[in-house]
Amino acid sequence: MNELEGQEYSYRRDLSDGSLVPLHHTHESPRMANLFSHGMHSGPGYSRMEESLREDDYTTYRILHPLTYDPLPPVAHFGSASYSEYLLAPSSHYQHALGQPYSSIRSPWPSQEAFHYGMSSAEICRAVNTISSDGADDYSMEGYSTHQGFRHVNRNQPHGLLVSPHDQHKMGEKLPVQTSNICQPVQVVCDVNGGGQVVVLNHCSPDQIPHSMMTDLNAESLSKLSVQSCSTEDQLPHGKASDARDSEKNVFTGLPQTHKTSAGVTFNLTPGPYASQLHQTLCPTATVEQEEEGHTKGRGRVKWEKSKRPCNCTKSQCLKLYCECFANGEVCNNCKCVNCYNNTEHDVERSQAIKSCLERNPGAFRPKIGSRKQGTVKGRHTKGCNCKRSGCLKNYCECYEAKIMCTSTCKCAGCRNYEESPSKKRSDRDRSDSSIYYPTRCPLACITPDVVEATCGCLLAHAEEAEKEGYISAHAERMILEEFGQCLTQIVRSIFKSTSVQFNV
DNA sequence: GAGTTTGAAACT
DNA sequence: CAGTTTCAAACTC
Repeated sequence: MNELEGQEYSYRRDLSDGSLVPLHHTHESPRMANLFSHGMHSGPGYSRMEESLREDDYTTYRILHPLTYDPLPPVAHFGSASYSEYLLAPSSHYQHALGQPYSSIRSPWPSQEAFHYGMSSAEICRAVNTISSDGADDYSMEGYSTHQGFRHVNRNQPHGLLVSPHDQHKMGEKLPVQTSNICQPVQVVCDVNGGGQVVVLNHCSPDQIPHSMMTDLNAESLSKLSVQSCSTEDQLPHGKASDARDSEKNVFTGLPQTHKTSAGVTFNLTPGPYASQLHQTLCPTATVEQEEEGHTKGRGRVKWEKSKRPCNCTKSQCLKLYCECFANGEVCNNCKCVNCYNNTEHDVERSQAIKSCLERNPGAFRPKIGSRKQGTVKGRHTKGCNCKRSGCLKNYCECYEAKIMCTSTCKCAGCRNYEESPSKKRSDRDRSDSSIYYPTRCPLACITPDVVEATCGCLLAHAEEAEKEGYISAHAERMILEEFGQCLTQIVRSIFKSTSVQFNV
């Protein structure tokens, strides 16, 4: 049971706008509780609300490559097609978008669940809605399937931005985007931190095609994107092509990119873990140095190619999660499996198997590696591993394989997959991406930027409350100090608990 | 390449 | 939910 359960809240973050919402003075803070619950005390017993808040605290998304502004479907648009429905429905509009049978769709992730999994619902709603409401930086709010016929181009926008039907209607213009040179092969690459998944939306293709970078960005599709990307330059207004090119270059060379809308919403354009891979594929002329950076060597490459690695299933008919192809939502292709049913010839059996898996575990096909805020950690295993003998330092361990540290979520024994482990440090040296900061089970590691932010938020909330109530400064100081003490208490308590957990392994 | 080890998934 | 079995990948030789 969560030790913080049932305690009163004194501070919370409004999910609708991200503002701090001070509540009455209480003993402990939910945000802190959420942080610690997730980071150090994760386990059963959390309410739905807590889970929601927790995701909000730890997930984010990034728009990596907005050459121009492109419709980014709001979360609401995915509500009509759950992941299960997508997997099971052979007439999914995603398949129509591809113009291919389901068997050729290798990544089933563009669903509500997938987006919710990797993205912060609050953040994406906040960002998309804010942008959408802004005329200058308007994203079209079209859905994937319902407004594919036309794109609306705002001639009043200097850069030919795509605008929402609503705003376009206000302007009294409606043009099919595919006409003449208005078509802009836009690529919006969203690194959804959950498992490094990436969406590539291309507006010059008949429909937007969501991709999963981990599983679906094959050379063919990316080469097409590359061609279209290059053609973009000629179509962009003067001066903008180079900007876009520079932006792309910076994104893929690892330079932090920030796009700030006129509404004040800032998108971080720092490349995600697979950005360099996308860059490589899009830009085959990348330098050797670039190729050797990031995840293109060693385990990163293994992971990158893993989705395309043929399976060798012999008994499962590739219809159970033992089969990586099946688990990735892919059909077997060029595999070495025996008696495979994970193909188009066995749609019935496959659909039944998918349904069966989803009945057992609705999240069976979700990425196992969750995400946290960008710039702090790469991610965390959503369920945690259960390793007993490998020390979590071999690829048997899903955390190690995903190149993330084990966390308190894990139930592993004798874990050495954490920051201080000498063995881990040695193995880290063998890895190519040592620049990534991983979560750790170090007790002091709980004092993350999130915790600091939450602490400051709590103090600020109390300061605002004191000001609102017109307390004298001495009283206000006392309130703030008491709150600070409560925060410290929670931190220390969490440290002790974390230490205990680790030493008891 | 065969055999062993490992841990997730499936089953009871 | 816990224990056991099945399974395929990772690993070793």
